[in-house]
Amino acid sequence: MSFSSQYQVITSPLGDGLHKDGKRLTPQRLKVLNLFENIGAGNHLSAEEVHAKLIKSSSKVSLATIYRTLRLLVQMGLLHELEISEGGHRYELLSNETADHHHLICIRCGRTEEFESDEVLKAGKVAAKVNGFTLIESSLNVRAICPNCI
Amino acid sequence: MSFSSQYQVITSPLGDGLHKDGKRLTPQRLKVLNLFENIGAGNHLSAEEVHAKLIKSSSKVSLATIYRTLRLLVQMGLLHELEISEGGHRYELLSNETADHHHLICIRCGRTEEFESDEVLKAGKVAAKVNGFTLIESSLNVRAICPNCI
DNA sequence: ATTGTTGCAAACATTTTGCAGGCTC
DNA sequence: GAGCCTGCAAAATGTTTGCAACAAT
Repeated sequence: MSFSSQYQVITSPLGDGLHKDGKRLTPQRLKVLNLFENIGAGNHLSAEEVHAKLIKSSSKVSLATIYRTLRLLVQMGLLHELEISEGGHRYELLSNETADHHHLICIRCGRTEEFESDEVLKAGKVAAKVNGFTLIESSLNVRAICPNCI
Repeated sequence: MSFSSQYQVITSPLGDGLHKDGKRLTPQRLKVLNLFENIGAGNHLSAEEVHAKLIKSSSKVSLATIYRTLRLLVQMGLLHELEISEGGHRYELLSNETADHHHLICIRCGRTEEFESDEVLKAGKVAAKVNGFTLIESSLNVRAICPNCI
């Protein structure tokens, strides 16, 4: 019986962040975060995929809890949500004017500001060319917190 | 009775694009596209909002048709969909490494390539600062057509 | 002991689809 | 006239919520 296994450290970035807010560190929350840490940064999963992977590793976490946990982890700044708008998709006219117009989005209240940037347009062109893609349009989404929500 | 009103031009970018594919120019498709042209480039609407606006202007178009039309117009390259993934949101770990990683997305097959860019990161920082936002992360989505789908 | 969290199932929201009738070419 | 398109309603998919039991602090 090893000493270190009995007296392991019980603090963690997740635990600290939660406790600060009166929230609790649960096995489910740890499992979800661990999953993302194991697949590595840069890989993205949907709620359904998180659920499936946890089931496969014989960790039963309900889908509802996964939705709640993902939202929490995003609010804590540990995960990043790859979407712009809250409810459903949004569409806009594609024109020369919009070909380089970008969004600054508040992750708390959803407030959105738009801006332009030639550098970004150029970066998109280069990326498309390098990969053999035919460029249509590029849009930068900057995730931030607006003055009102700090 | 004026001459020009009787003999007006019946071609349009929409009509031409459709006919090339054996598809048809219908009042519904025109109404949806006109709506986006009227609100101007840069404004974005959800399917539901398109529906509501058309109803309000006493043009009855069913919601199902709007969904079908939006998909069509995106495939034709006339509209732009402000989302990355098809079904639902996706999440990924937020780390220093991912703070500047971008997506090159094929609008036909969904294939996604990732890349990095310092210029983009810089542009995001500037935009956040100018608007008084606190930057969290920026991600560029480049919409394009991959070699396999041309 | 207190209070936040989970799981379940039902509710809700969004998007897709089968089919009969209607319209464009 | 042939075949694409629409509207309707139902189904499929994705997400949220109320509530009782449970668990972290």
